[in-house]
Amino acid sequence: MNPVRVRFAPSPTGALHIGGVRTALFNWLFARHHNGKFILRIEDTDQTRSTDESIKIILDGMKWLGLDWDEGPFRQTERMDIYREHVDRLLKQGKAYYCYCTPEELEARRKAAIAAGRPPKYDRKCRSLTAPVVGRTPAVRFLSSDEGQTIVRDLIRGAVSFENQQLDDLIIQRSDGFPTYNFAVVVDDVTMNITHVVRGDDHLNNTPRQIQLYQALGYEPPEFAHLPMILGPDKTKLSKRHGATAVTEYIDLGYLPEALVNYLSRLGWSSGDQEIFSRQELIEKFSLDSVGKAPSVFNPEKLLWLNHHYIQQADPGRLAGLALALLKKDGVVASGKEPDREWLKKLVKMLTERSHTLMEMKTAAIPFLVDEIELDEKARSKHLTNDVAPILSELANRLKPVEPFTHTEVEKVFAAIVVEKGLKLGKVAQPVRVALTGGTVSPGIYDVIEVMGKEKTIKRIEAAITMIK
RNA sequence: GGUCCCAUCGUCUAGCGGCCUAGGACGCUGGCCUCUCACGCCGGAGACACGGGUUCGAUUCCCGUUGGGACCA
Repeated sequence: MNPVRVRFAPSPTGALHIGGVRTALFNWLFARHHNGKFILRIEDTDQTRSTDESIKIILDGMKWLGLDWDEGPFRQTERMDIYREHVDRLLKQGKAYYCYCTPEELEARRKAAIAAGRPPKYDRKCRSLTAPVVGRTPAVRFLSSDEGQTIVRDLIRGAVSFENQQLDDLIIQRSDGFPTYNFAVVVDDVTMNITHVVRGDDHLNNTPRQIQLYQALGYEPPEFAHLPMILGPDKTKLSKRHGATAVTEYIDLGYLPEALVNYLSRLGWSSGDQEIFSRQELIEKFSLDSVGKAPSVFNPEKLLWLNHHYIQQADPGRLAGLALALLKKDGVVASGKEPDREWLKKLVKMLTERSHTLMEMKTAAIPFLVDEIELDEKARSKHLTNDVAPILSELANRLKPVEPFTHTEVEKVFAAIVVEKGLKLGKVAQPVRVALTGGTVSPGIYDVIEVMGKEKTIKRIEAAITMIK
């Protein structure tokens, strides 16, 4: 058995999107599971749309997700000689021919064919040409067979057969000298010794023509596995119009890479009832056998749930670093004026439970970092009423001498006041919460007070009292 | 339009002929916990697209219908 070699071959024409990541992930898992090689290849033959910026985005995204590659990134534009060589070989062997038809001519004939009720495939006009057409640069077409069938043996789909009659003489090299997608893929996969082509379902229809190319070139085709598509809520192929689909967006929204990896791995694949997988478990358990055939709808809510889960699991030091970066980006924390790291970790730990994303965490952290807070108007009018002013004064006074200023000690003060005044705890806690955080939602009030510290706590309670009067 | 693929709760899925009065997860929802919001815990609603076969027995196998998707243009 040859060692497994798989590849991920994105086109650098924009963002690295969710569908691409899932394909990359499955290839990566397959390679790691089999102790094989994962190769990265940039399909940049479409010069008009490919950009270096996009390559960078793809590489950064892969790194962020921890999908490390063993070889590459290779770029198709650096492999032009290899494609030409293969084109020449087919030409010499009479398995390909020059085609001088212009796009306009082709289009006109296709329309005519449709109008006449014939299938709009290439009419093979240039097949019988014996001499070049002067003044035109030819494309090269593959001479395909009209007879029999081509069977794609797919590891996920089983045997899928196509009538060769349906396939027309596809262009393998455009008149500008660039290879076409189907041809470059075949040449690349063969010359890179790819053993398993694991890619999106959208390429299944391309596979029979590629198999014919392998055969014409005298190569053994690799194994194929076509993954079901990821769809949007409207059941069409997931795309930008369905919302956040680029990896960079998820980074910015405050998702953890392990959450995205876990979520995507469960889209079209499963292992019994298990939902949470560590990276190591994924590698151990991944198999193409348990990849489903049906396309799956992308569900942002489940991803959010997983992200919440992984935020709970994450090391507070790491979260503190990530949160700090977001805080700086927002200008809440100035460079050079970073809060104490241990204190920040304490703050982050406290916020972790109710944070589904790092963005949520960042927002919840703001009141603890700024000097002045703005009170939510509704919260203020509901909880900072005249009758609570004396309670707050009493509380502030009793808090002043508390030492150490901890959850436990603060709780004692609250308990005493509640008992003495015959109040419900909520009558004290809610106004304090508003005074300290500006809103009605926060972690437990004693934790909030401890993390906020004595000085800020007293100051904000007193400010609230002034506001009432 | 042609070719190909697909079909279990709203969504992701388990199920590979009897263990299924169909299991888990997200979401939704009732309750508990409670200083708010969450978390957590307990409970609930919720699916085998339809019609034929095959079989003692079909969610599971076959055929068709319907529906959806992808690709080619």
